Amino acid sequence: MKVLIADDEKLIRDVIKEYCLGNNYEVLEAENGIEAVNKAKDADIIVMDIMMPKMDGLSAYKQIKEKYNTPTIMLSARSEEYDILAGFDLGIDDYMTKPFSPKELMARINAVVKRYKGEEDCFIYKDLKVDFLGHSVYIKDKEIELTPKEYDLLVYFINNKGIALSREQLLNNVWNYDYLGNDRTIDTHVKMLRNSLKEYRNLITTVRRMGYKFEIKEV
Amino acid sequence: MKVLIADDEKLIRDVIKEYCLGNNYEVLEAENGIEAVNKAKDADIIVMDIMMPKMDGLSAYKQIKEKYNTPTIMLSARSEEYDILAGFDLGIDDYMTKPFSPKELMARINAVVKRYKGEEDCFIYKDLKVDFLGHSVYIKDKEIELTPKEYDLLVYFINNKGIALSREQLLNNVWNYDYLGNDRTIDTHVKMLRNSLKEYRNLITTVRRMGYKFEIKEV
DNA sequence: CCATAATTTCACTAATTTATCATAATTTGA
DNA sequence: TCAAATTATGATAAATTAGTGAAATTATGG
Repeated sequence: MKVLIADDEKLIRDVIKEYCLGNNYEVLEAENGIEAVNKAKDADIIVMDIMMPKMDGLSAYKQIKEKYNTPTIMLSARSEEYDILAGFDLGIDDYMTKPFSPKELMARINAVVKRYKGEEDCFIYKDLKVDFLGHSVYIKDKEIELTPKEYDLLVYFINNKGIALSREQLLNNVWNYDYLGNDRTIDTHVKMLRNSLKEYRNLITTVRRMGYKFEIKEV
Repeated sequence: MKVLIADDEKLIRDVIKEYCLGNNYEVLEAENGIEAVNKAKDADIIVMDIMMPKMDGLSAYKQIKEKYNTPTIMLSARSEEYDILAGFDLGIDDYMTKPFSPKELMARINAVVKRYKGEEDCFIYKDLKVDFLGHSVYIKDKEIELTPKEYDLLVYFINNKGIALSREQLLNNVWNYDYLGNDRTIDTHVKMLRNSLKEYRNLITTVRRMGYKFEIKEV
């Protein structure tokens, strides 16, 4: 999980950064709105001050929202309440007034992240439905029985759709990361998963000399 | 469902209103305590600021509570903590300090509404009936004797139907949080619960490598 | 304090899942 | 087109996991 911290004051950035790193978030930084917009696409969540040079936070937020819909927590000085409220109309997830307690900010970041992660209860593509809560997979409303590994593999593919995944990457992430497996093992599991996915088997494409990719092909 | 929004600041009302409308609530507005009391009888739930002119929120709340017992969420500035605590004694359902996140407010409104909307006293599926008030379970109107753990487990399953529950989750929630149990313990209890549920035993499905799931299968 | 019920543990079995390997099929590029 | 490289597949052995009965332990009510 990557947090983009956008604030013109280095001190503030450093404090938040410290806490974020302590909570196992990766950190990106921006010191103005333009930088924030540029870095937003790599972020999973954004913490952004409203008052920034070059481009203010709300304008930056609007642009980011349109492009990436990244969840965002805004920071503001107490006096800027009007801005805050205007911001909420746009769909800001939360905000805090400065000075704030970094602990509370972390709590809110965690809450927002959780909310966003939890919102995606399932993945749906045409007749294929993967219910992450129920750990079940359906095709045309009929449940498909997957083995645990098949399911884990499918979920990993879905969470990384469009990305070519090397066998090593798959082994590290779907298997225990210190697992020393054979490359053919993955082939076998991909085979089984494809068979289970039936008519959706070609959502998983082979990337020769590399690995596999889960891809939704626009028709 | 109608929400009465009582706050003297139009801006705040507008923001909340926006969100409520987006969540399919109808909206009534009041800008002071007296107005709030007058409009309360048409409201299903009230969101009210403590600090308001003419009549403050807590006084308004007391009057409304006596007459209509409408569920209420109070808003307050951070500094008014004492008021908040006094308010809870009166039976307030929830409160939020300003500045607050409208999304969170919506979540709380939804929660309160759900709680009031005739909390489900029992769970019924075909001939299976679980009476939460009486802590009893029936199949075809004949009472089934469950041990306390079996009952707790069943209730937890029902409250999380459709969700795959890990053994750890079950241990943490059905047993004491710090209970360090054996995986076979859960299996054994599931076994006993299944036996007790007789023809409904397969409402509990095994989620391999993970745990169990209570699921109503559409036929 | 005892008798009974409830809960937990444990060892074993049954069932399922996973890994490996040999071989077939496919792709690539010279 | 063919050889080399790579991936797909099927069969099977190995490993893992859940189900179960019985024994041991713990709680409960009289």
